[in-house]
Amino acid sequence: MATAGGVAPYFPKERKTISVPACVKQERARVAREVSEAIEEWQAETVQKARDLGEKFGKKPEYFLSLFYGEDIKDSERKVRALSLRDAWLWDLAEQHTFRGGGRQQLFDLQREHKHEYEALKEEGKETEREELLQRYKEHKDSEEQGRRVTPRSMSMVVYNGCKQIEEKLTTMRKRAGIEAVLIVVRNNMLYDLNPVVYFTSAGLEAYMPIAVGRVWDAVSVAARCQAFAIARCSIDNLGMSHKKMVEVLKAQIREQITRKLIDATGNERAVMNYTNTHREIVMKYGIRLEGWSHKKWANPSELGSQLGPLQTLLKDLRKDKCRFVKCTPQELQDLQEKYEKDIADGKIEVKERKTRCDAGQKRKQMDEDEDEDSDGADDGSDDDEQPPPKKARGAKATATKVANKSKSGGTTKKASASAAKGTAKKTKASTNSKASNAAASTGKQPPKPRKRKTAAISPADVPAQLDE
DNA sequence: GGGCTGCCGTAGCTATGTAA
DNA sequence: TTACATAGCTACGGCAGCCC
Repeated sequence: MATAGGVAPYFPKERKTISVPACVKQERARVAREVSEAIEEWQAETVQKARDLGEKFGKKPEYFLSLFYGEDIKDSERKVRALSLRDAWLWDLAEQHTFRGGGRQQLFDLQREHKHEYEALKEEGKETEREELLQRYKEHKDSEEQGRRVTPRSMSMVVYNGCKQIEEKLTTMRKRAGIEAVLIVVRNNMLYDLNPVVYFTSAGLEAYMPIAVGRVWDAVSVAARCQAFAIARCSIDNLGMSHKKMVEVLKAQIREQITRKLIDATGNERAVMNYTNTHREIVMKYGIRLEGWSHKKWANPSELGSQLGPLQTLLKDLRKDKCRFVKCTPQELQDLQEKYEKDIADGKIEVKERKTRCDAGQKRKQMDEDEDEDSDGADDGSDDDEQPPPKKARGAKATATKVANKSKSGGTTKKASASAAKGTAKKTKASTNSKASNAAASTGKQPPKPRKRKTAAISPADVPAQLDE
């Protein structure tokens, strides 16, 4: 039987019965009995300690037991308030005078004005009246959706207390089971005011998020966006965003869906969709094909135009699994390959081969030499060529340098070099470089430096130790 | 004014080729 | 074999122009 995740459950082999000597059994039973007694003793001491603390601080022992175990027993201990005649009478009184407005002082005044009515209600011979009132009050209580009055304040308190309890639970789980968690709580209505709640079980986890996400991660900003989305009933149609923004969101979601499906289909977490050479990089490489693509154009989502309809349809199909990756049979793969080759021969498909590096076969300058050029400016002097290239930092040292560069806010030096290279159009880069190479060949000077990368890819292993905890 | 399209530039990531 | 440098690909945002 396959599970939802597609992984068959693992059934352990049946264990063989082992005969245990009577003396061993007795010894085990004795140890178990002693452990049990020790636990009971420990428990009794803990309970006694809770009682002592309760007396000392004027609180119930359960309060300290709750703190000690890190568990909230308040909910289970909480008693449901019994129906009282006085509550019922007050409710009825308030109901009769709602036209006069609410407020605690108002109800307090009403009680004083009508106190004699309550005293009369308690008299003998009014049993039926009391029962009717209690019955009506009970029906009212039962009909309440939440059992309590729902006010902006009560909703805020529910969220506040709930988050507090969840945080405590997560802390307990972290201590006992070794988990880390991220909690984001946002409201999905405008009935009350609540700033999004963001909670990380570990400061290291929070510090790691910008690196993991690979972009500027601001937890507050992310939570604020989640809240806006939740208030819009979790539908981008209701966000009131511009057409351009909606297109971006749709494309991002399509891209995310395809990537996830590709990973699921290939079992390769590093699999990346290739829209340019799909046949070679996806179909033949993984033996899968994408079926159910509803958009009229097969292309990278970013090139799918900006008509909302087709994008929404495609996203819906992806979510409903109408559009998905399917495994190809060997025969299918062969047919697809033949069709692919035929399409190429007919000129229907243009194969985009990766260009060979323009500097293939040439000796390349090292990065450190470039850095020297930045400092002294005499980068192209022939004298430099005579000096041996400096040893390069490798391994941890080099990685540390990379991380340090990345962590530099703004990275002024790198930024300056990047901005200096601005204006070099991508499409003209190769020709510019080749022209420069030719010029360099004729003048004996080195070609101009290409734009440097400002940051390097960082794996979790590259994260500095202080970020880990 | 908003929807739609296309072009361009930038940044991040991966693949590729070379040096150590 | 590993580390590093760089080309190429992809995503994404800005901008301009056209059309309704």
